[in-house]
Amino acid sequence: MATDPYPDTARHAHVVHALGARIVDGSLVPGTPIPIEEQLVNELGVGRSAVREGVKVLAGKGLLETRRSAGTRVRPRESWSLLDADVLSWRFGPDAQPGDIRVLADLRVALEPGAARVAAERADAAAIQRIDEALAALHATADDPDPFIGADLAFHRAVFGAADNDLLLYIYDMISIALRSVRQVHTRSVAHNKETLPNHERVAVAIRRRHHRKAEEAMREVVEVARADALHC
Amino acid sequence: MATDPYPDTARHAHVVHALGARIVDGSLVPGTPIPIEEQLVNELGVGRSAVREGVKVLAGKGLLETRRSAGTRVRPRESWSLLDADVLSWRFGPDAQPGDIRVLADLRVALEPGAARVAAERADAAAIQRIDEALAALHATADDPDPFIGADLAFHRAVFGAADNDLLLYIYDMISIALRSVRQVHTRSVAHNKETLPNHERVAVAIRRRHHRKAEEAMREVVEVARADALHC
DNA sequence: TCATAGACTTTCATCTGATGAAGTTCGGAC
DNA sequence: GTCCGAACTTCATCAGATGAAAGTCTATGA
Repeated sequence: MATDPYPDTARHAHVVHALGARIVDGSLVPGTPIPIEEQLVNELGVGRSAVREGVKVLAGKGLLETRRSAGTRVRPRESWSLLDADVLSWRFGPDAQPGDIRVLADLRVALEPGAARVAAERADAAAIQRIDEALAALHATADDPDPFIGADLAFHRAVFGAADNDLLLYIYDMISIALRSVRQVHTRSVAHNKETLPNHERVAVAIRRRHHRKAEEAMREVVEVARADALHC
Repeated sequence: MATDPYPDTARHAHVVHALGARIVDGSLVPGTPIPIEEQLVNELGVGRSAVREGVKVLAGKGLLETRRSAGTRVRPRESWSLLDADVLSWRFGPDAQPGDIRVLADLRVALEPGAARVAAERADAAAIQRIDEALAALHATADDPDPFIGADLAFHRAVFGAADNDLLLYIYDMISIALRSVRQVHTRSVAHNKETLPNHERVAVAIRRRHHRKAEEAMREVVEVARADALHC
C-alpha cells in the first residue's frame, strides 16, 4: 500500500492518508466497500483504534460512510468535502488530471474578479498597504521564475484578504494549495511574468481608488490570461 | 453540555457535535486547552474510544490539535475548515451573528456573477434545460414565500451546475447550507419575490444564449438586491 | 416451487485496561 | 540563578471483550 510518509508516530494519520489518497485518485470506487477493519489492521500495520480513528476522519470529510455490520464504503463524489485541504492535496497532486486543471482555471475566472470587486468595496488602509507591498514584491521578483510564483500567490491572497471575508479568504487558500501543487498553472516564462505585471498593477490601483468595476475588470484580465496559459500547456 | 441530539447511537458523532458547536460559537477559545480525555469521558457520558474518534474528526476539520502529553487545544480560526458542512452549520445556526450575514451576502456578490459567467461559457443543453425548469418553478411559487425559497436555491444551484465545475458547485452547496439556516437572507416578501423574477429570467436567458457578459450582469443584479435586503433587515 | 421465520454470521460500535512516549513541572545540586 | 533529571501528566496505541444491527442461510410449511 505505497510508501509510508508517517513512520512511527501518527498512525491514524497514516490511515487517513493511505485511504484518502486512494479514494480521491479513484483506486477505491464510490459505492464499493473497503476492506474490513481487521484486514486494514493487517495491511496498514496499525491497531484497530488507529484504523477506526482514521476512518472516522475520512467519514468527517464525506469520503467514507460506515454502517454497523454492513461494512464501510466509499461515498459518492457529491458527498466529498471538495474544499478540504487534504482532499485538495490528494486531488491536485504532482500528476493532476488535465480536466482538473481546467476546473481550477475556471474557478479562478469565476471567483477572482468578483473577489477583487468586493475587495475594492471593503478594503481598509492596512489592506491596501498589504496589497501594495505584495505588488512591490511581484515587481521585484519578475525576473526570477521561482520566487515570482510565491509573490504572485501572495498578491492574490492580499486582494482576497482586503475583502474582509473569511469565507472568501478560505476559498482562496484552498485554491492556492491546488495552485502550488500544479505549479505549471503558474509557471510561466519571465516574459509572461512581465506581461502580467501591468494587469496586476491595475488591480492594485483600482482597489486603492475603490473603483470596483475597474478592479474586477483588471483581475478578470489576469485570470483569463492565466487560464489561457494553463489550458494551452 | 447542552442537550443531546444523538441519543443512544453515534456516540462519537455526539462528541463531534458537542465540541464542534462550542468551538465555533466561541465558548471554547482558540489556544485554550480543552478538558482532558478522562474529563470528556465523564462530561459527555461516552467511552474513551468515542471521545478520541470525535476529537480526531474535529482535528481533521482543523478545529482541534492534539499534542501528546500536552493536551488538546483549540486551533486558531485561520486553521478551521470554514467551508466544511458541519462547521458552516454550527456557525450559521438559528442565531447567526449580523457580521456573518454580511460575510455571506458579500460572498454571493463576489461569487455568483462570475459563476453565471462561466455557466454561460460551459453550459450544455441539459444544463440549460435544468435552469429553465428551475426558472419555471420559480415563477410557479412566486406567490408562496416558503416554497419560493427552495425554488430560488434550486435555480441558483442549476446555474452553478451549468458551469460544469465541481469545486464551484461544492462552494454553492455550502453557501446554500448557510442560506437555508439564516433564511432571513432569503425570506423576502411576495412583492420582493416578484421583483426579482425578471432578473432571474435575464440570467437564464443570457446563459441560454451563451452571453456571458449579460449573464454576469443579471446575476450581479440578483445578488446585489439580495445583499441589500439582507443588510437592511 | 416458493415464501418466510428464525438461527447464524459478519462487521462495525463501544467500553475497558494496559503499556508506551513525549512533554511539563518541580526539586535539588552546583 | 541556572541547569539537570526524576516524577508526573496526558495523549497514542494496542488488545480483548461485549453488543448491536444487518445480511445470509436454512428448514419448514403451503
